[in-house]
Order: sequence, then structure tokens, then C-alpha cells
Amino acid sequence: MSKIVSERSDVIPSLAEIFREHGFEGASLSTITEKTGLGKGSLYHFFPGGKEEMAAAVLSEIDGWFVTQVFAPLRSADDPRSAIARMCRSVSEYFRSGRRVCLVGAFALDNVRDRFIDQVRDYFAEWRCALAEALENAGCPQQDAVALAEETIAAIQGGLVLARALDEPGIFERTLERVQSRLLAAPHEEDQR
Amino acid sequence: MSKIVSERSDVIPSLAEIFREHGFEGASLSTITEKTGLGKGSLYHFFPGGKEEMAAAVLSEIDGWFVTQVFAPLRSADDPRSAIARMCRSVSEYFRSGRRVCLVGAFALDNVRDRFIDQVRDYFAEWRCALAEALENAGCPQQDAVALAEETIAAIQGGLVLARALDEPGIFERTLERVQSRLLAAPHEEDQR
DNA sequence: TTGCTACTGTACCGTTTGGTAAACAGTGTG
DNA sequence: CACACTGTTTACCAAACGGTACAGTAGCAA
Repeated sequence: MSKIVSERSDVIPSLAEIFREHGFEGASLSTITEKTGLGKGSLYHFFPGGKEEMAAAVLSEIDGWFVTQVFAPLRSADDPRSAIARMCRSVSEYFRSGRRVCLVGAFALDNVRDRFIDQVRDYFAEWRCALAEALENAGCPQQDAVALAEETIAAIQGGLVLARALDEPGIFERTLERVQSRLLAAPHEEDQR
Repeated sequence: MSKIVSERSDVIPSLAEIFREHGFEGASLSTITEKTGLGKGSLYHFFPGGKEEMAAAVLSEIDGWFVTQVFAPLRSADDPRSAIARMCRSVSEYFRSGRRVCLVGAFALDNVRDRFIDQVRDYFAEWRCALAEALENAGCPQQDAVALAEETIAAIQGGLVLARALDEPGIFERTLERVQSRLLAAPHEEDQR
């Protein structure tokens, strides 16, 4: 057999897709070997901890992506309002305009949350915090900023759930537009005081 | 052994709780027998179709509850605005102020959606439709009504996800309050035109 | 060429899975 | 009392589960 010399990081995207499709419990090792093209031997070589380590790695990569692509830009933006607009664009692309589900949100719903509780909590806590910071930098009072950030993230998650439930990706896109205009309007209102 | 003479409908609430906790794939028959107190024999007596029929029965009951407690009152209300307020109260109680998860939403996220696609779609479609009707009856233009209904349901679902992810039920309560005030404000704005 | 390391395929492990079969017990009806 | 009906228990099954062990192979450095 040819030695493909794959790296651990090479399989993570397909692992992510598998967990998104089947959930943690629904993703069996046979599914994973089939869809990744890696045998059990290779999988356990890269992830000695089995499924749990695979899922943890996936969550880590997701978190990493959001930290660099979304959270950090929100925090350190010169122009927070354009950073917010960029967040909406990134999020829309990441979730494929509503055709892709949020794995962290899916994990949060049932008992698998408890196995990855730190990663799940951190993901959303960081997001809320980063977005609130950007809103504050744009002139939004702290209390309003946190509330609006919370509302925004919840709306995004709910948009994903509803879009998938009704199989209407447009729902997510409309949600995102509503959210964006509300985010961009908020600091303005405060400026006018 | 004593004959407990349980009925099919008696186990459905605990089945619902089991699926909420573990998800569909994560709920094994041994978990189910343990938590319902019924042996496999009894379970297959009531649900010859196995897990799938159990979950379908649970979804049916959930849908039934929402139809009578939420959707119908929204549609046939003399005073649509108080019906909307009552919806918010019912929903808050049903989801235990954010400590309970929406099973239909959870099912929607991964592949199990496709096994129950009709029930999942109907649940949300009916909700959106009923709420939009109530908004129209309150004087909201049709297009705005549908959009606001959609936004509301997505917000509720997202509130549940985020509340559970961060283990802060308060997030859901705040979401619900925001949603309610937006629903009650909307027809008013239209009236003032 | 010889090793060492990183990776891969396969056979296998014990356990658990969803599901079936049959014997059996309580209850109501004739 | 006899009967059917409705639950319930128990034992059982093949298949699939997550996971392990290990021999083997490709790649590379000395």
C-alpha cells in the first residue's frame, strides 16, 4: 500500500464534518474510518484517546478558527463597526449561509456537553465577550453591549437550528442580516444621546 | 410480580426526558429500560417499532401539546396580543425557564432529522404560521408578521442553545422577555402609521 | 545497509447494541 | 371456570460497538 503520510491535522476537517452530520454518539468508528479513509490503526495512532480525543481535536480547531478569524479581530479592531460587519461575513461563510450546523451548539444540547464542557463554554463565552468588547469600543454602554452580544449569538444559533429544521437556509441569512443591522445601529443610538 | 398495568402514554414523558438528555443516538435501550422501569419486552409491546417508534411517539406528544397549548390559542384568540403574551408564558414554563432543551430543535441538528423530517418540519412550520396569524390579527402586515414570527422562534431556539451551553438559564429568560416586548411592540408601530 | 520512526492494515478482543421469542401472570368477560 | 387479552419477565441472538495488538511497510538519517 502507498504511504500517504497523512498528518493529524489533515483528518480534522473530515472528522468535523462527520460529527456535524451524525452527532457525537451517532458517529461510529466504522463511519469514521470509512469517511476519513483512515484505518483504525491510523486513527488510534493520531488519537490514542479514541472518539473523545477526535471530537476534542475538532472542537479545538473550531475554537482556533474563531479565535483568529472572529474573536481577535473584534477585540483589536481600529474600527469596531467594520469589524462587526466582517464578523457577520465570516460567520455567514463559515456556516455556509445556513447549510452547515454549529457543532459546538449541537454538542451543547445533550449530555455530550458535559464531556466537553470547558470547550463548549469557552467558545460561547469568548464570543460573547469579544463581541461585547467591540460594541463597547463602538460606544455602546457595557451593560447594553453584553446584552446585545448575547442576543446576537443566540439569534445566530437559533437561525441555524430553524434553518436546518425547515430546510430553508434563507432563514439563517435573514437572521444574520437582522442581527447585523441591529449591531450597527446600537452604538449609533448611544452616540445620539 | 405485581402487575403495574402501565399504559403506553405513561412512559412517553420519561422517554421524552431520556431523549432530551442523551439525544436519539445516545439513548440506548438499556438506558431506556433502566429509566422507564420497563423491560425490553414491555417496551416492544408498546412500541413494536423500537426506538424509532418511541421517539416518534414523543415527538407526537410534544406536537400535540404545542398545538393545543400554543398554536391553537394563537390562531383563534379574540385578543391576539394577550394570546402572544400567553404563548411566552407557556413557552417559558415548558422549557423550564431555559433549563430544559427543545427536543425537536436538537433532533433537527444532525442526521436524525431525516428520520423524523415531517414531524420536525411541521412543528416549526406550524409554530411560525400560528404566530404570524396572531400578529396579523393584531394588525401587523403579513410580510412583517411572518418575518417577526420567524425571528421569534429562532431567538427562542438560540436562547435555549446558548443558555445550556453556558449553563446560564437566565439567558433564555432574557431572550424570552426581549422577544415578547418586540412582539407586543410590532403591531403597535403599524397601528401608528 | 542498517536501523529507527511514523504510519497503516488486519485480525481480534470483550461488551453492548437493537431486536426477538416464548413462557408466564394478572384482569375482565362470558 | 374458561378464555382471551394485556402486560411482564427472562433468555437469547447476530451484528455492531469502541478499542487493542501487532506485524508490516514506507521514508529517511546515519
